[in-house]
Amino acid sequence: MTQIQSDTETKILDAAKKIFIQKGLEGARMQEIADEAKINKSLLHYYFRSKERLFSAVFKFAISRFIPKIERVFDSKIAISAKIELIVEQYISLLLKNQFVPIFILHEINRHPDRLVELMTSAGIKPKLIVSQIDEEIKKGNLKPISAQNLILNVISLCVFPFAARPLMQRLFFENNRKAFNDLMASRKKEVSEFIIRAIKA
Amino acid sequence: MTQIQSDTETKILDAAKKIFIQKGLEGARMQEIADEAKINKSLLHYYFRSKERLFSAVFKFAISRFIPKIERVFDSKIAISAKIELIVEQYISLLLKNQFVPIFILHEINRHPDRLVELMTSAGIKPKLIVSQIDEEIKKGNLKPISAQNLILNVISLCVFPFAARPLMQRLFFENNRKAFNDLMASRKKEVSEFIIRAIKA
DNA sequence: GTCTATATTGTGATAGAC
DNA sequence: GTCTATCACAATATAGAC
Repeated sequence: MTQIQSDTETKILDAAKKIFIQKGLEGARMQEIADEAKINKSLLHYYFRSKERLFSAVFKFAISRFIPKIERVFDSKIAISAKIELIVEQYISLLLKNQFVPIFILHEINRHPDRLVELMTSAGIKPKLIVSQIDEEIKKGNLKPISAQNLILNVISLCVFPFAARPLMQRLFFENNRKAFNDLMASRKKEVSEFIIRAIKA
Repeated sequence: MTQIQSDTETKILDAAKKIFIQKGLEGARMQEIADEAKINKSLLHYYFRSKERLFSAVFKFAISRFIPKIERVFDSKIAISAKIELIVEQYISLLLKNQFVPIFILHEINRHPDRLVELMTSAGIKPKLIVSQIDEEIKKGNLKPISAQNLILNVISLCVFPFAARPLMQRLFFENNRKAFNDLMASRKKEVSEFIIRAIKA
């Protein structure tokens, strides 16, 4: 049984993900992460040197998992409406399993926007490809004229925002019943695609 | 010239709004707020007793300014499409002037959802009124069948999310040019209304 | 009401035994 | 590699003079 990472390192990373993603960089305590990993506090420094570096590992993990998703779908050759359907379905499914990640990323990119620069260039994201693809479809008359940036923003907004605002929405609509909220999110996979398609089809 | 609040108290509150809204409860430093207000650190405690209480004042201000906006429009008697147009226009205008507030509120309601309970009940928000109003319009055949919760979520998502994700979007689309991003947001007032109307009109 | 000085606690980080 | 003990400093909060 070869092990790529030491068991302890994995335990630390898992614990750090849980705590940092829920509480943010400043809100998290090293002691809390150690407790969650059921190891000693000083081991955190042995493996990751500093809080900053441990956080950085968690942030990279979260970003890598959520940002590139859209690119891959847009590289395929299917029709634009099918692409949107796919993106919405995949994204909401992913979010249902990682409910705290959106607000974590949003908060951290607002606090430390500089962290994004290196990550995005190294990830090789090229939004201009998507933009030109949408413009193409409009020219062909398959889509209502809409700025590509607005359309992309709309798709992401409709998928991500409800999870970022979950505590509020869950209370507004469902007396804080989590299952009811999740059911609504599941129903959104279909509803959001249809909503968007109706809005953009020529 | 009668003064409702002492000049110092106002200065502190203004400084606290600026710092807390940008950095969050844990990210903000009392010293920083004092510097911003150009007063001594201990005066913060003299006027507000603790960091927690000072933060609470800022949070209440932010919530009261952003949450009730929707209610008032829905109380009026105009057609649903006009209502949506009004809400979108007002909300995006408000957000353009308060760009840091969305992520501040979203982060804090995730960190401390309990803070919301008292605030929402005291604000007297009744989402069920809006829900029944939308259901009514669907029954009359003016709207495509859509769950009212999903429609409300869509409207709020399309308005608020871009501001919460501003650092990312500004870099993705505009090489970090703030004015270009703000111009896109201004254009969204019209584009988002039209997008929604096309998606829901029967 | 406003300041300086200080108390008190919390927290990231390190030293050193095993 | 893992632990205990401890350091160093940052940050909230308070005491007390003016």
